[in-house]
Amino acid sequence: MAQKNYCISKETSKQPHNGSNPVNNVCKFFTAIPMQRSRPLQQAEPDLNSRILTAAQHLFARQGFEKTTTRQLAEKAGVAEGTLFRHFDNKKSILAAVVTQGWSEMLTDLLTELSEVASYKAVSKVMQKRMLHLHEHGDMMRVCFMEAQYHPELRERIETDVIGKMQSVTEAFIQTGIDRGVYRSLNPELVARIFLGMFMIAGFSQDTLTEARSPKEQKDMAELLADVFLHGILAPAC
Amino acid sequence: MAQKNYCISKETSKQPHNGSNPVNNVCKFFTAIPMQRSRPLQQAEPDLNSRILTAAQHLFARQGFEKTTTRQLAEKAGVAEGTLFRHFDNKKSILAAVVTQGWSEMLTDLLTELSEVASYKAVSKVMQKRMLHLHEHGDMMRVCFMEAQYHPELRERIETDVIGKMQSVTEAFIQTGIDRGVYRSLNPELVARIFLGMFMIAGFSQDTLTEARSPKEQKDMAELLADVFLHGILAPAC
Amino acid sequence: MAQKNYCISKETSKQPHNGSNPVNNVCKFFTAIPMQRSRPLQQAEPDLNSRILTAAQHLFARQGFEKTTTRQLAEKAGVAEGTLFRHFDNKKSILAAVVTQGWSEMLTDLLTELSEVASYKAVSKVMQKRMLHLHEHGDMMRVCFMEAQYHPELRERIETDVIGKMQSVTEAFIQTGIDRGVYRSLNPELVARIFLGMFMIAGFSQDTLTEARSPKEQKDMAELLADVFLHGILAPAC
Amino acid sequence: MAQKNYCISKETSKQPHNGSNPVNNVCKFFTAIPMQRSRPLQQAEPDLNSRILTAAQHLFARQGFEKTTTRQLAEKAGVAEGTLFRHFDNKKSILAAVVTQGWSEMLTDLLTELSEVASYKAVSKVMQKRMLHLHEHGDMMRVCFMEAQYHPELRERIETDVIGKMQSVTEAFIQTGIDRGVYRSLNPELVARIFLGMFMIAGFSQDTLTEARSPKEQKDMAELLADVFLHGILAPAC
DNA sequence: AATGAATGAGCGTTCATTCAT
DNA sequence: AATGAATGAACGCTCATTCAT
Repeated sequence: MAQKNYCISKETSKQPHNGSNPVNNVCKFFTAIPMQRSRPLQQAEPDLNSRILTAAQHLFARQGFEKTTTRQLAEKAGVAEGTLFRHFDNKKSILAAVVTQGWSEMLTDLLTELSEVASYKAVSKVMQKRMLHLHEHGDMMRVCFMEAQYHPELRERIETDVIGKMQSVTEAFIQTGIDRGVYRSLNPELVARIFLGMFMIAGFSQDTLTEARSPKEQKDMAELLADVFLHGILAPAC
Repeated sequence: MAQKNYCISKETSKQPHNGSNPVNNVCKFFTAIPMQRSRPLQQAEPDLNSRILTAAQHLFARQGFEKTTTRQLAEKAGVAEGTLFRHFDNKKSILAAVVTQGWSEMLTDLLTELSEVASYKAVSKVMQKRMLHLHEHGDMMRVCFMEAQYHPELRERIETDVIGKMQSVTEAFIQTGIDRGVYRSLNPELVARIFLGMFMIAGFSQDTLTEARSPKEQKDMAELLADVFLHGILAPAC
Repeated sequence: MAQKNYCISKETSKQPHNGSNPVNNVCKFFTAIPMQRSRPLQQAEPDLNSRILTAAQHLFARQGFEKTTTRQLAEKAGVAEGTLFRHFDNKKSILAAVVTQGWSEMLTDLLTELSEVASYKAVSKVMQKRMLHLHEHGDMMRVCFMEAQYHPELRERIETDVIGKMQSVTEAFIQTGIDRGVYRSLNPELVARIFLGMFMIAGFSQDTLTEARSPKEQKDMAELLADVFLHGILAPAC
Repeated sequence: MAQKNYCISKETSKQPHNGSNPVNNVCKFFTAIPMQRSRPLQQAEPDLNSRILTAAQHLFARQGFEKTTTRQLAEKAGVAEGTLFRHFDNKKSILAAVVTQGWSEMLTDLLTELSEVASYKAVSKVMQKRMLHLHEHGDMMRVCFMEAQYHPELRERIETDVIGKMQSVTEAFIQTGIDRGVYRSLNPELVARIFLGMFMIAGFSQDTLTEARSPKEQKDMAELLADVFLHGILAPAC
């Protein structure tokens, strides 16, 4: 799937001119995934639709999918219970919609920044910045991580459409960093996985297994995480 | 809670003699957490008790707490449904018991290895080894991570009794590494958090958001993770 | 309601000249039964109205009243769901309309034939012919028989307006047959009921409790039914 | 209300001695049809089981299957709603159980009497007697006729297990009557159908499309029906 | 006049929990 | 101590009906 022989090669110019940044090749990477009802009323009331999804994201993130009743969902969204089922075929496809929608923005942001990064050493800056924005998508991410466990179709979709995309883009980026001699000669697939995993740590550290952290602490954590990662993969200077 | 001013100091001897290893001070750190029913019949049938918990761990990990019915639980444990409620006050306290039990071994193992580590540079070996053993506790950990989200009392307990313990032990370890000049002068609290977070990456990479990895891949990942972490925190050699 | 003293009297002429056929007296027997909404828009769109009724007859006959949703009804009729309620007060009054409409033709046909019957021995021909036309009204009849069970107002209306009419006309016819000595001296009320009941047998035999019969079989059944009935009531020839 | 015994005709001989009565060959004709849940608790509480079925028979007959809610069912049966689903897989299988159970007795009675009938001319006595007992099974029959319309699996079962049985036994009986020259030479299959259909007339006349008849009227109707049928099929005496 | 999105009461069904055995 | 039948609150979902457009 990904190139496997990764090895030494010096980075000559610190400035990866856009044309050579491998991330660009992978952009325009995913398309809308329709998962709502097939009846023609799909986009009829975008307002209600997104009110429902927002409510769902919030509740699912806090109580889990199973514990959230359609009654609660309707109330939080400010609609009648029956209305939910006019917009989505069933409760589960609300989950699916929550999960599918929202990644797009996150994904685009990350890839954009990666493609515009000034120097391979600046990868830590990207990481840092993205981490600090993580909580904007906190609910959605929590829903994804949690519920993907129990809903294989969902997991598959996330893996294919989101993780897979991120993984391959990051991998290409890392590979180039290695080729240029900036990064140590490590397995880029796994490094990419670690890169992405770092966001998990950040995410969980922020608000999952811990009381909500202060912004300062979040910033420190993000910085350190990015720094440790960068030092961890950087080729020895001397 | 933890010492804050961490700074430069050279490690003189590569051999941390046991007496000075800070981890030892924290050992014998946690005690059994009773969360079962108060009625006197508590420990009546230890056999049944653990059969139930094993079944629960398995089912909760695969289907989630909410989706697991007491009927399934009873069937898998080979007891009558009513029997569950002789041994536990209610379904939730089965979850609580699953979550509290099992950490002890994991925790002890980690701390033992940390306390016996030959050199601060060998921290990656500990990490690696622990990661490869992670899947032995996979079910329990999955249950913890997942369900802690939705059950604040549970989360608090895990944080206090498990994460907190690990955190402070690891922190002390890191601090000493820093003091000895082996590690870069970083915030030990956060570094400890990253250390622990690395296990999360490993755990999730192994079997959560991804198809089950081959042992070889798991080993590679564990190695790389440990390596990147070590490089990430090691003081520059030159 | 119906004449009660039925007894022996010889039929002198085999030709009941129209004027003396008792059926004629009862003709012009029933009037439109209004059961739709009182709002002035009642007859506004006769086209839609009958499209709805046709759809309803079809669906009610196949799925029953309760199982047929207004959505299906609207779709089959090619109108919007809301439109149904402009034309009828509620779902039940669609049933009422289906049930009341359509009898008229059936009734008229039967009575016409009965009034024109050449000889009392020819009743069986009438019966036969009517039976073969039964399936034209199959849907409506099925709806009536089935739903009348559960809707007393409906049943009452059908009894009064339809069965009652048929019953009394037939009864008069039978009475005359008896008076003329063509038929055995039986209770004409009950004979009339049997006469009508024979249609039920035919109807049910055709398509209810049995796979759809071939035309040939239907014809045979109709013939036999008519024949057995005629033999059953005919005065002994010798 | 109506005059009773109008008409005469003597049976001269034709005594079918039991051994030659063809009905006997078909007896022991049907077996229990299990349609309740497969879980082992099947016969656990026969009391509740039949209380539920009795309640269901009553309610389904009066309101129809769809209109009867499980709430009502439970209340009438004097059990909790959940209990229904401990005894039956779902609402529909309660219907199935109602339909399957109860025919057996009816069927046995009819066939027993048919097999013991003293003379082929006495067939009308059997018919009469059975008709008068019809209302004992009124609810069950009504449920069957009504709901069979809308539930093909049910219909098929009734056709095969009940109607089919009755039909073939009756047919054999009729055939023999014809062979002996007692009955006119008619299609025995269709005659059998008429024979059975007569019960339908009786059933519907008794309480379906008509207000409940008085016992006297019922008796008259049964007598007449049987008489008309007998005369209808009897070979001419002279 | 016709529409169809919105409604919410009420459906069939599940399942954690109780308790008589 | 163990059982499992009974319970009933609460679930996800349907659908006849309303009403703003």
